[in-house]
Amino acid sequence: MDRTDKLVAAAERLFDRHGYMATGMDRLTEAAGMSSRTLYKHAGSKAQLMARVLSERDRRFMARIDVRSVDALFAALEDWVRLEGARGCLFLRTSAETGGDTPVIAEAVAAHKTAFRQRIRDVVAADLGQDAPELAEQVLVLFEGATQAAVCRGDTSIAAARAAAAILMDRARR
Amino acid sequence: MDRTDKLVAAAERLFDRHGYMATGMDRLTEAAGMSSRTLYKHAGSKAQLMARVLSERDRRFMARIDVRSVDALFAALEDWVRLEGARGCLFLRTSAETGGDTPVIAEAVAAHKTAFRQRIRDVVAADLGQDAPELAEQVLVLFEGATQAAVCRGDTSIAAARAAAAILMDRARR
DNA sequence: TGTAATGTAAAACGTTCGTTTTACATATGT
DNA sequence: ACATATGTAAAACGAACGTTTTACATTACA
Repeated sequence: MDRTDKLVAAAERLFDRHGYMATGMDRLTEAAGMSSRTLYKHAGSKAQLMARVLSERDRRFMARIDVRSVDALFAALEDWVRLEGARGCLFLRTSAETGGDTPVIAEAVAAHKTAFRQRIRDVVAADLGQDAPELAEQVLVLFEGATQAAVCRGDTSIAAARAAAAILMDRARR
Repeated sequence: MDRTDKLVAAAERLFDRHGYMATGMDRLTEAAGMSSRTLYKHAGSKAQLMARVLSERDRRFMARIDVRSVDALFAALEDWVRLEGARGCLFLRTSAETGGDTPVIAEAVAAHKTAFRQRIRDVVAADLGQDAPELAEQVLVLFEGATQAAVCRGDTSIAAARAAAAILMDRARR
């Protein structure tokens, strides 16, 4: 594991758990096990570090939802929450924390959300046998809602979203 | 309009738009048009001010979703977003920003989410003619999802959630 | 008329922020 | 063995943080 990888992994954990603004650079250097000089040589700045965290998280998340059915989409979300916990969408949380005023972060968030929406649309199309933009939008809302509601309600909300999505897909199939 | 009301209204605007951590007390005093001495006399601390903002927002929000049908629920959300904009759920955002480590804030968030869930359940029960906890959970996920997705997708996601909820309600009625 | 309450403006509190710098150690390749 | 790269530890940077205090103005009621 590369030094940069270790840094980004430690940063993701702290940013996700305590928030972007609330996490100081001293806690990051300590968690990453490196001096602030090395940290800045690798990361450039706090905002750039967060942008790296987000693009790495995007990679990992998109790999997990690389599936062929809507049901598998929600199964993947259940796995994700079991492994990484439910603290809401880190992309939107970070965007909100920075008010969209940090370009490098805003870009990472926009890129993820675009890719994510396209992925949902592709999965719905593959599952249904044809493109269905409006149904895909409903599935996206269910996915985002399950992610958000799981913060308070845990698996319950994901199971509910999964069941609702199954009903909508079933109805579209007939 | 009372001095405290003016302060809380200004604070809600800034906290919502720029985030809790990113909003300094100097910007709050300026926006509220009062000295920091007066601000602290009325609010106590930054965290207590945020707790007041949240309980005031809870009051206003719960009044808006005081409706008798699921469809009216999403119509109310459309109105809310039109009036107040779509920046996601301020309660969960603030909870995430503080990592749940600020008791007075964590309590305000928990109180709101409990009341909100109960309200959704009541509306579903009134609309359907009987209590339906699982259906209510689905409607809650759709509502949270619409709120969250509207940050990127605007009215589109609310309309999608509304249509999906109508299908689920229709199916439950038969 | 005087006093208590309530306000403002502004400086100061000590701390922490993100970032840079200084001084020094440890490997690696020629 | 010697230069180059890459690391650490720790001090220092100025700015901003949340909060308190000092000194003074204004209202309103006895």
